[in-house]
Amino acid sequence: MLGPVDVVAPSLLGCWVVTDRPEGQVALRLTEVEAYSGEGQDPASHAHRGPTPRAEIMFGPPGRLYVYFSYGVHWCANVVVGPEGRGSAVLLRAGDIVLGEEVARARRPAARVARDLARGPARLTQALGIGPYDRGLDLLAPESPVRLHHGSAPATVSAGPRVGISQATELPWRFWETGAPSVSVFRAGGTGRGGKRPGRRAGQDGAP
DNA sequence: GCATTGATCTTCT
DNA sequence: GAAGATCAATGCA
Repeated sequence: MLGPVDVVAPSLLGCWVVTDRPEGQVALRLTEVEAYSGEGQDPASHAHRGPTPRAEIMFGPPGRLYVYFSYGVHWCANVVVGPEGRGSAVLLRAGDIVLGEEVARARRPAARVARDLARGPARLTQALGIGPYDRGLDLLAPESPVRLHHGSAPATVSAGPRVGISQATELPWRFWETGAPSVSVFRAGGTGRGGKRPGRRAGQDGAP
């Protein structure tokens, strides 16, 4: 859990994220993550500007859960890594549901096949039932309702550019299990919609 | 299949 | 005021 974030991040692949809720237990095996450094060389990180009220969890002790609200609609989950004060974290991007699929399906009615249950950071968070009430939870504590467990490391790990950002896109800080179906939709930078989406900030001004 | 668009919070300019 | 670590519904081929 300690060390450079781009070294710790791929070591989380294959780990299990387990959530215990009244409606049931859900376990997920991580297949895709992204590293975000707080050390200043990473302008795409929320920690780049320092400990704002939103990102202050990132500067806390390692093993904590950083949850943030994205695009006014979605919640995304990160694991804080590195020592206190550094501000490095790993974004949980995708995984495979291994326990409690029925509970996850109930939370994600839009998912038509199992692969879609946790394909993408906001979907993963929703399938696990993680929300703002979980901010700052200790993922390493046995009594925590959201926990991180060691699992089987993937046979092969791939690395490539991060998705959905416009700065520091050259850093190969996205890591995924090679061949995992739950990450296939995220094509390595450039070929997909990631790189070429001009002026997508529409709406709003179209009032008659 | 693929491209477009709405939703609407946090932070910076 | 504008952009962002996004998703899902819609329209068209």
